[in-house]
Amino acid sequence: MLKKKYTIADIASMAGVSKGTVDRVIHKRGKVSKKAHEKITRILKEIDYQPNLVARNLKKNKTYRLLVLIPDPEKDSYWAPCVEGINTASREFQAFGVMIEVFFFDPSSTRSFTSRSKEVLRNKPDGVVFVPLFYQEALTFTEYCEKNNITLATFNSSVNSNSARSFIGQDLHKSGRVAGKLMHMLVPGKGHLAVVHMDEVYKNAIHMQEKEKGFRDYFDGADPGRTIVTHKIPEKNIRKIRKSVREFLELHPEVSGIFVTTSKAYLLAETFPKGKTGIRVVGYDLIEKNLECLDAGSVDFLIHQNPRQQAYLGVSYLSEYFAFDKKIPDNKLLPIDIITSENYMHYLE
Amino acid sequence: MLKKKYTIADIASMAGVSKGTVDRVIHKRGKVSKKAHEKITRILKEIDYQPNLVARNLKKNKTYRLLVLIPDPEKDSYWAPCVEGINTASREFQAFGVMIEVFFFDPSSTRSFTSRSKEVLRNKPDGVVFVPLFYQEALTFTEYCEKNNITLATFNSSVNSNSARSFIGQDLHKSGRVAGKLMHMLVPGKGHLAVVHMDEVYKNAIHMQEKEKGFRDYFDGADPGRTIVTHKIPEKNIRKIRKSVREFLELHPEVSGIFVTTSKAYLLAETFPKGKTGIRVVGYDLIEKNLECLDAGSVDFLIHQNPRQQAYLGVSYLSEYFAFDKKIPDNKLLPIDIITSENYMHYLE
DNA sequence: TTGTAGGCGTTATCAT
DNA sequence: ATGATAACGCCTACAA
Repeated sequence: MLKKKYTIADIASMAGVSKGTVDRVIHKRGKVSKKAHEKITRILKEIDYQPNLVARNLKKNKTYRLLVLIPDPEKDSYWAPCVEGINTASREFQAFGVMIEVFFFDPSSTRSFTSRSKEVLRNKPDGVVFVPLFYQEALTFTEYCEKNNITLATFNSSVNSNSARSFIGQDLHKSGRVAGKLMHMLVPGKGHLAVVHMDEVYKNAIHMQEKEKGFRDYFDGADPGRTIVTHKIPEKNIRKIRKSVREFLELHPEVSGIFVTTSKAYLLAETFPKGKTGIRVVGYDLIEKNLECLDAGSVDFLIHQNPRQQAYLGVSYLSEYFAFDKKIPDNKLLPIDIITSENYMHYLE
Repeated sequence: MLKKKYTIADIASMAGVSKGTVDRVIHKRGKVSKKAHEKITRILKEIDYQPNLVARNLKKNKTYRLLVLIPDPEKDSYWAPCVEGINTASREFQAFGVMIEVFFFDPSSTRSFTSRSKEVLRNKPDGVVFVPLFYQEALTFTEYCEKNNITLATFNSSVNSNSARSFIGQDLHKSGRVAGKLMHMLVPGKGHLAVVHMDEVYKNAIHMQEKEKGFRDYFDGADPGRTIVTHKIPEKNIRKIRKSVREFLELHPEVSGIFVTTSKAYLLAETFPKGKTGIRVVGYDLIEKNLECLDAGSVDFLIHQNPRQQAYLGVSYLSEYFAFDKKIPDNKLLPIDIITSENYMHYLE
């Protein structure tokens, strides 16, 4: 049934006191007699008082500055959807006095991160959402923000698992297990498998390791005898990458399934020697070139990390915190979406 | 950059008129001199005036009644997550004056739908979110609501594709294609495939047909020679279902993959004759028994229709419409989530 | 310790 | 046709 909406005035008259007193109790500002305090507390509980957030927000009438610090999508298109997510949240919350601005840093340069983060701080924001790509620099930044009362949320990578800060991302170990499961379905026989780390300099090696662990973990349980080899390709130069892939495949002709732990599955798929078909590939991230590989059949599955949603949620959490005093969740682990040629379009917003 | 937030008072002083006049222009209430009207309109455009929704909402100070009419989760647990989604939205919007109540109908009885829908109407709600399970009855209901200025949103099934009403759901044809793709990966050889409709009386046969079409459509393109047989099991009695499944499998011993177009894949999986392993199954919906089958390996993939999110969005859209005058999207097609034993936990909220 | 008096931005009413 | 004013619910400052 529709409960009546009680206002502070209602409560005040019920308790036989003034609005001010009720307000003091609600906000625990003290300076209230024990008797009044008890009576009011009881009434509040009884009617399950819910403050009118609209009125509260109107009164506050403050505009908040929320800055977002993420890698430049021009340098790595993986981040492009994040900008969309941020813009969506921005449109949604500007009506509630939250102003959002985005800063980009070069994901291959810690110096770029440091300088941009300083710029962010010079803006004296109320809150910051950022991607802690570089461990040490992120830590410094985080500490500074905490000292200066800047509310933080992170996404994509987590700085420090035992920190209480809000983090939005995925469980990488589980995502490796999902890749394992998919690979198992794709290569049900005895074909050898490979985990290939196509390492971009800036990405923390821990991510790839976690994914590999999950992948192996899955097979330890489901198919313990399976041969799984690991191969690292730390090159940036495309020619060298191709060479490395070719050599690896020649060395391991029995490999019939490859798990690429980064978003570069397309680089691997492009390199398959002509005629050498039938190798199954599972990779990450819905970037253009990977999608083409899905369509062409050279990549079978992609795992979607949902960067758009990660960014959207990060910004939304802080905005709701500012605008409506909502609690910010410590941790939000997004689902591990499985993508094929037939369903990717629905994930591109 | 931070644009200054202009208020009506600001505009009034800029135009050299009073707040009342500005308000009349903004709301096209007339009774404004041509000169004043022009001047104010120009200023509004110039500064791109955005009204403060919070203040507006506070002033309106109306509480809206939003009723939700869905199948009873007690009768079919598929609907249980919807209730969670509704409750989440309810908590979120009650602070903004939207009161939400849920009504259940028996999904196997059109009479139940009719009687509950009348009850809903007797409550004179401002808006209704409902699942139009029964075509004719839903149409009647819809028409009544439109005549009586009750705002509508539907989810899960769509009443009428060319209607402008808000609908949240999935593209069933595409979801059949996804099932096809998955099945193709699971049964890459020449094994025969089956589409099994485990028909619950109340579910519109059109749904299952759409899914089958999508499934066949996929194979027409990807593997045209494939044998695909269709089997209907309209029974409700478990014994009869089992019998039907057994007979079907005996009649078609070459079937090595089955696509179940309803949420009853578990019923089929449970029935496999002992020892007859290796049949791959793709089904729908994350209900408890299906998840057990995923764990046991008797079902390989499930397609998630995200009922929780569907209900959540339906309620949110109407709530935001009432509370903040937001436009309600006509159509929202949710992603077609692919689920295995390794990733289902993240989709259970 | 308590009560009262604004004011946030918008809107509706009433007087001019 | 226009302007002044009160009210929505909450919060803060200040007066008692």
